[in-house]
Amino acid sequence: MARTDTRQSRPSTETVRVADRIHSAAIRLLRHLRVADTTTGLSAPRLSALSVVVHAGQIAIGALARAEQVRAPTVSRLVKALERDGLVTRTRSPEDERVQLVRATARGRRVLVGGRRRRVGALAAAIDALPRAERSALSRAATVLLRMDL
Amino acid sequence: MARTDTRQSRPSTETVRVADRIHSAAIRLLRHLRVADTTTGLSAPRLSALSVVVHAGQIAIGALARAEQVRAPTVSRLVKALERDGLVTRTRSPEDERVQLVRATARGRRVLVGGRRRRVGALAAAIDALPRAERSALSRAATVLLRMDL
DNA sequence: AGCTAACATTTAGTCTAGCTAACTAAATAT
DNA sequence: ATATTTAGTTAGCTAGACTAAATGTTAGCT
Repeated sequence: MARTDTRQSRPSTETVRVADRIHSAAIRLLRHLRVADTTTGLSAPRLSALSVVVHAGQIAIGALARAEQVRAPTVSRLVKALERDGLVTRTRSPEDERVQLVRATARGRRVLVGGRRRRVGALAAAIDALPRAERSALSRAATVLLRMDL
Repeated sequence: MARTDTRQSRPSTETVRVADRIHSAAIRLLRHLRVADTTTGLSAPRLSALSVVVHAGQIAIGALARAEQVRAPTVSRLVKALERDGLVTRTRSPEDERVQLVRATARGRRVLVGGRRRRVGALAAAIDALPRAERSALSRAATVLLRMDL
């Protein structure tokens, strides 16, 4: 290692080390939780789309395509599948008759939050076994991570 | 909310809240980093398989299938594709001539660690902009998360 | 030798997801 | 009124991932 790196243009080796450990921790965490919950039966693209819809309340096909970084026909098909499964409904916008507003059904919301609840539950059980100091370390880190712009 | 929940069989609402925020943070983090690095050109299953191979050093097709929770033919194809791209090689096991041992090539390792390096680099840049106290909060959290059994 | 189990591949078929191009319908501009 | 733009769908294509079933090979018994 070549002396101390204090250039502001490049992260210090210590920062890189922290980044690496956070990265590993996030990967490990989500992998374990995913294994713990395969019960939604939805593919990743569908789950992601549903998540955006639920979060947005209601959203047009085009906006959803932009959010998911895919083309409109792809979303059109995704939404059709979600609709077939009774997870979303669509209605024409009253202001602009061209746009289709997609909304989650109660069942769609249940599927999403149910899966989330199971994953979070597994994680919470593990966190619950930690000493108080470590729990609050996690809490502080979550605050920092959620505020980061990236 | 019905009074304080102090049963040790179920995490406290506070713990669940921390779990929820860590979960969200991890999802958000990896999503952003994945978008920031699409340069490997590998699909998720291939990347995952390559990762297991690199981590294991060498591994049989069947064991890889079990690790990835798919059937043998699926892995057989995945490995064939990775082999075509020069990322892995396979050799028959000397002890058991039925098994194909898959090993990563130098290029395979480079692809994997290169992608990781880019993602970690993007994260490190963001962390570098944080005040010292927040950086060490992340460091402590990483330590805790990596030690957790889950 | 002969039988059975295990490892991997091939075959044949399904499903998902992504794309472009061409279309319909509605809104907006000229 | 005519033309253009915008939103979405449909059709047709490619690529990838998955499966079950059949097959070839090798190992290990008895």
